[in-house]
Amino acid sequence: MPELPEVEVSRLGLAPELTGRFMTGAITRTSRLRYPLPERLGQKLQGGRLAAIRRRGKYLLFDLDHLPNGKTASLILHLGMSGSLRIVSPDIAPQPHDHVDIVFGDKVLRLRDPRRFGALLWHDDDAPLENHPLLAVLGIEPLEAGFDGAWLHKHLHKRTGPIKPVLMDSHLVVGIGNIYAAESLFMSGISPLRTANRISATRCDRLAESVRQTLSSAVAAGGSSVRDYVHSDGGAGCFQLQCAVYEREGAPCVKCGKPIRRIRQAGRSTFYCPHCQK
DNA sequence: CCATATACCTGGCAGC
DNA sequence: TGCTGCCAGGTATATG
Repeated sequence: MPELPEVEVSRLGLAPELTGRFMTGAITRTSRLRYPLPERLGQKLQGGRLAAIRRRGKYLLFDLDHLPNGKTASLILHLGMSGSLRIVSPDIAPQPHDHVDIVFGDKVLRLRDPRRFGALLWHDDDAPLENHPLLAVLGIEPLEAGFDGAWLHKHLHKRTGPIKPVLMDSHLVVGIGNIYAAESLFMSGISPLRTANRISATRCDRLAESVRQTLSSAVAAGGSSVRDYVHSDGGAGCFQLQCAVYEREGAPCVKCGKPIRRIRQAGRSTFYCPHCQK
């Protein structure tokens, strides 16, 4: 999926277009993605206003007010592996895998998700949104204060497996997927195979800093468009062009020139330089 | 508790 | 030209 940078780039693209606008309806073209879609979505949100778009990990949170029932609510959206959001004009015909439209008069927010691993959930504000079962279990935000080497060192203490899958564990740190885990480890010179609790405090400093740098420069580059991901205007991100290791098996390492290796960890491909990463 | 495997779903591609 | 098998940005759930 879209990892943290792609979700954040989506948010940054959508917010100025849609914040404060009123919703005139919704269309769902499938009954479920990862979970069933909200029932009667159009009725629920018709006449309501999109008050804000926030991000938590890889989730987008659409805060809604002025709803027909007089209450506020939120939509929880996850792009899964292949989801993307675009703003289109209502006269643009939906393509295959365009599952949901949220209509704002003359603008439509359209969710496309070929693999249907994404999610769209309605959350009534009877309970706090942070307590939603999918959100309550999420770990620290890597771009916010508090995520640093000391935090990492402390929390890697009990993890006896290799660092790469640990870095991708959203219950520990949110937002780091397969691309940015590989890139962050390369930048910090740490092998993806290294046992998590055997990374020194000093190297945890470097790792935390690399994670922050990798994610922020990816946001600045508009995210990565490897396969499905596109911006809200349909354009592509270009961070993949500056990837040092991801999908570069056999190509020369940008630091030492030796070939990048690809291995399998926890069922996913890992790319790294055995010479530069120890 | 921790680590790994599996399932969800579709499409693109290499190899035969 | 098909067919098959594998691979893909995620994560909840089941199983050791």
